[in-house]
Amino acid sequence: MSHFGRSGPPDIADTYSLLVLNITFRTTADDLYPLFHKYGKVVDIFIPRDRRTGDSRGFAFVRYKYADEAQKAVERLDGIVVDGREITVQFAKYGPNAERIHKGKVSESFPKSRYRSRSRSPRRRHRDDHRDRDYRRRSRSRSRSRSLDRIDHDRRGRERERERDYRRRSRSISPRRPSPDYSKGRGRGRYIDERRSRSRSRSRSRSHSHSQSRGRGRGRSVDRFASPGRQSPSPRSASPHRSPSPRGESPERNGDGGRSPTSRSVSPRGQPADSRSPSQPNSDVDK
DNA sequence: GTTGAGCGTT
Repeated sequence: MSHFGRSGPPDIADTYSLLVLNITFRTTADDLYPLFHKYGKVVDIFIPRDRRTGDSRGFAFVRYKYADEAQKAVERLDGIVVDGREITVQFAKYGPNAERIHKGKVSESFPKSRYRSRSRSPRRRHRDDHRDRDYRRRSRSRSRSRSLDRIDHDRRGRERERERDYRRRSRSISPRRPSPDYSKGRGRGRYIDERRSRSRSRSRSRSHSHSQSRGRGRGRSVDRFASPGRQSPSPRSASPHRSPSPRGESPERNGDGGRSPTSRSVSPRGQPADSRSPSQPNSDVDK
């Protein structure tokens, strides 16, 4: 699967897992490996997939052998653009080595560098607000379960599973509850369209430079995108051509669909246009 | 062909 030829976790003796968020749905472990391998020994890379569709969920877990290397990878790879998407690299909260990180000294030097690398892009901070809020909530939950008893552990697992399932379901079936800020569904649709246009534009632009072949050259092209000065993608150039609204077509066409030559003939005084000819003679009208 | 907040596999 996503591993290096083995099924299940390899050797989780002294490994440190990193959570890589915001990767594209097409990014595979092979694409992430050369990136993370440059900063240390990567033991394993795992990309969770959806049970039903089998598609990537948009994040990955990279296991490092040593903590310092993992920490360095967080500092260097967090915030870079991979395949046109800005990834987020951080230490995994859950996992077999989560306790090690918590007890070890890694937790001391880790958050400092994370905040330093993060206060750069304002757009990322907006998303971090949600993440940070969630992190606090989850951290409290875990701390509580640790303080109470082991019995609570089971309940916590169920709760987390339910939450995760809800998230996955809401993402697949219904696009979450629309915020009251968005006007009906129109504003949201326009936003999605704009984002998609931008993404397509960038993808097409790269396609012209690199021909149409993609997949293998991604690992090397990432270095080009990893320039420190290129934090902001390109919010200025949205596609000038706005996609026409799918409902722009006349919704009353259905009523017109019933209009057939027969129908018009049957109703003599139905429409003014039609009635204008037979009913009102032109000779009477001056103009 | 699509999606985009988040924490994991037999």
